[in-house]
Amino acid sequence: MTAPLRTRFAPSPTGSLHVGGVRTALYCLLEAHGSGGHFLLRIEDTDQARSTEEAANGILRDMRWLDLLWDEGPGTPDQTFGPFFQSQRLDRYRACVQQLLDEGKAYEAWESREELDVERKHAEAAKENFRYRRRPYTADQIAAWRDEGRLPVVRFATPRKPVTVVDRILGEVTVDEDTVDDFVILKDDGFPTYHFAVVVDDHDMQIDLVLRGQEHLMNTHKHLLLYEAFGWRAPQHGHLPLIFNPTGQKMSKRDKARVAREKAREKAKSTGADAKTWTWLAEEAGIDREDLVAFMAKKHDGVSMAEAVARATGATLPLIEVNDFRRDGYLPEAIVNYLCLLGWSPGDDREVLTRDEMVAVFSIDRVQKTAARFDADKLLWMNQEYMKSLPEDTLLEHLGEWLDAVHGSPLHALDEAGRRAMIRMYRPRARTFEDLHRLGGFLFVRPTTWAEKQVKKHVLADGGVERLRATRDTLSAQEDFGADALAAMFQRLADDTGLGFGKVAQPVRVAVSGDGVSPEIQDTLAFLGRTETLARIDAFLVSLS
RNA sequence: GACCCCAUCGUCUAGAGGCCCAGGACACCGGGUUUUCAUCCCGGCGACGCGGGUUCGAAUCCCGCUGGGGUCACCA
Repeated sequence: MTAPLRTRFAPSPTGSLHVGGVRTALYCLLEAHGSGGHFLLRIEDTDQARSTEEAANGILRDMRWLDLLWDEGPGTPDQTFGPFFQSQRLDRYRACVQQLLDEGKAYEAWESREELDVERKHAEAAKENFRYRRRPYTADQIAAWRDEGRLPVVRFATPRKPVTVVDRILGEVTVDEDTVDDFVILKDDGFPTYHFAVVVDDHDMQIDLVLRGQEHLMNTHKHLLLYEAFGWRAPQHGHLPLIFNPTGQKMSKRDKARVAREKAREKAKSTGADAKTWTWLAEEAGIDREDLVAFMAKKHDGVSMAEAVARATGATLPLIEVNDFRRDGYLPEAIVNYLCLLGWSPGDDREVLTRDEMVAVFSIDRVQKTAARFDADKLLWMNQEYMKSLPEDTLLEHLGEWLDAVHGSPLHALDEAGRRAMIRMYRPRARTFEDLHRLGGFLFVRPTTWAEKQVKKHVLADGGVERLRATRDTLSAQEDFGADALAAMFQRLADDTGLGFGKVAQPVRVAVSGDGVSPEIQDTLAFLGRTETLARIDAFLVSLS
């Protein structure tokens, strides 16, 4: 066994937690706990414009829902290395910036964002790479900028030399001396950039291993140079393979926008509706037309816009954020298990793993280098596995969480006994909680029509009507309407008539369900109760005459 | 475009030179059990991107090609 490792998950609260983040957090937790170390959670809210408290709270809530609990971070008893919000650590960053400034390892730069944008455009037009390097300013220039109220940023005086990242997953990745430019470490609002804060915090919080997505690979060279400038020992790094969407790009919230737009175009084409002003869609979706036009022109990828468009067009948006999964009736255990296997495997044929097993067997050394596509079908299967195997109490709890996240389910009206009955009936046939009301909806609405094919096959053929009448009478005389008693009753009828169980049960099933599909007949009738059961059978018999 | 990463069934993966004319899982197809549906059981389809090396022997090592992806912000 190795020494206890301290790892950390450091999301930025600019949006909600998504699958990539969940897997990163999981691997961090597993790696730390597997070594007997701590898993920390730090909120990287250095982007004042985009960070929100709600997003931060949402991330904490999602992490807890997934049972990805941190040993140190917001709300933990151990606050030794806190605070864990970067916005509360500004003094420390500024002191560190000052140190680099004093040592000549950083300097003030005065170009505005706009000026730099123009330079980048020019560089691009000239097919050149844009790398910011230190520029000479005259005292007059600086004075002029000061007078116009301009604020400088602080840039790192990047040493010109090749840098090698020794990655636990990818091996050595070297970049030449021209690759890393003089990046900004302190913004003009006095906040550090990500690159700076992450290095200071990982050092201060004594992080041993930094795991993050492969999209960060090129950032790590910057960070290594900073560690060196401070004379700090750098943590180990591991860059996790990306999670791809079904079309093979990095999965992101933009995928929702993409799918929504495609569906809108498709609908416009098939109905011959206008695909320029989008007036019809704006009306149908109840959204601002100009904003919609901007969205359709890919001017922005707003998630709420994508969702509105999806509602109006009937598009099915991909599952990306934790909340999507919760809303669609997935179990946190299944999500975690599925994600655990996306980019890693235990090396044997196991697929369903408990958390303890994951902690025991997980190792960064077995993490894949290759990006993995997110396979919603396999997740569905995994979820079904947990539907079947989780303790009833756990499912009851998750069912409650799901009901808190959705509207308009008939299950809301159910008391605990009713919910437990639903779980028992549907856990072998439901893949998600949504299936509970999709498959079990008939339990809450008395049928008014009956599927012709089923009626013909099971009722009108060979004396089914008579059998149903007889069963109805037996049912009405049945004292005990519990599932066990009902099962015995049906068995008796089947034995007495010499017919199979199905011959007796199926006409009843058609009568009470309308389409001939239900959980086991005794459970179904027990759930409906005597009164409702008889009323449904009677209504059906009336419909036949 | 520059820099960087990657490459086994449709998808997730096992495979660290001979155990592999490649194993498992999801999906798909077929069959069986059953009280409908689902579960469950059995079977089938299906991959080492291409070209060079190295080696007695390569999915495994090396090189090239091709393909895919990521990054190029005062966002993280």
